[in-house]
Amino acid sequence: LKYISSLGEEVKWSHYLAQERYQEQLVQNPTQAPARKPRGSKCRAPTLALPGEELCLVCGDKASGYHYNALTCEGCKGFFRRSITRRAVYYCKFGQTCDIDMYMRRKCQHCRLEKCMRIGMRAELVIPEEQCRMKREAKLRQRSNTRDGAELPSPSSSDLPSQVACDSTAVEHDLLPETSELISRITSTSQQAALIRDEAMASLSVNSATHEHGPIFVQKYSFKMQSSPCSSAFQQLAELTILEAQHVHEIVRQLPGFSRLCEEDRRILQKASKTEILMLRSARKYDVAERCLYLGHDRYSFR
DNA sequence: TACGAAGATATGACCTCG
DNA sequence: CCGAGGTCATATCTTCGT
Repeated sequence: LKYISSLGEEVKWSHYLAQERYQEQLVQNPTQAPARKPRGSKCRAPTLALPGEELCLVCGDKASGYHYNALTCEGCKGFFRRSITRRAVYYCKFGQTCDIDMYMRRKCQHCRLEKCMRIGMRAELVIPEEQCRMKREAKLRQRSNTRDGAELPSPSSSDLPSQVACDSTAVEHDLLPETSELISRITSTSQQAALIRDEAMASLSVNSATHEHGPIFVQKYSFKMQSSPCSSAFQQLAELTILEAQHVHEIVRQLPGFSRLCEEDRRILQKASKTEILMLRSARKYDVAERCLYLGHDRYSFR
């Protein structure tokens, strides 16, 4: 026994056996037939339409209802949804003239999708993946809330990268004790050095505030080299940068294990990393919205 | 070239939900 | 009850080693 496809291919009847067995069982003993059709038994012999039974307009299988504006089976519904959500682009190997039936629907995705469109399935009725994701998350949150009353992070926070979204206490739970201790030592070193630096920066700002071209002037003028008043602004900026560099030097010097290195290695490490560290620190102190750099108590605008 | 194993991907029947 | 998306067992395809 064999089924001849629309391409004239002979299709082995064994492909259809799983479904056939199910149909037989259904006919012989409707009460004890399996509750479900065999899953994945996708190669089925074309079923004759029972009187009054509606057929899929794409492949002729038994329709399960209107999906995306057209009468289709579950297979074509799922295929259309997947194709749209994935923005799939298919290629036809047979000259784009495939006659889509229950066999050919699996053989040519391109013509199947074409036919879906032709019979009126509408891509705009497929809910975008992003919207589905948000709905899914909202549902999960709702379930979680009803279960233990605890509130999950808002969708906006869950969208953030994990390293930003996680608070430090949550992260610490996964750390080894020695790692936690190392982090706390580095943090306290940085904080102590920051106190000294802030005092130095504050005094620099106070001193320069009495100067003709103090911090207020710096804020007012653009960050350009040509005007002479800016030279004092640059002088102040340079002094602040030196303070930052000293701050970095102080932190690095006090890092656990750093003192155990030989003088030459310490010097190389300091020299090689200082520029990158200063760049990173500057990036942290730059306010994108205000387009200005915060150093000490001062604000440097870039226009 | 043929074959089989393993992994990746597609399918579709059934489910839940609004 | 209808029609969305979700789930997951199964089919099919692809890759790789022999």
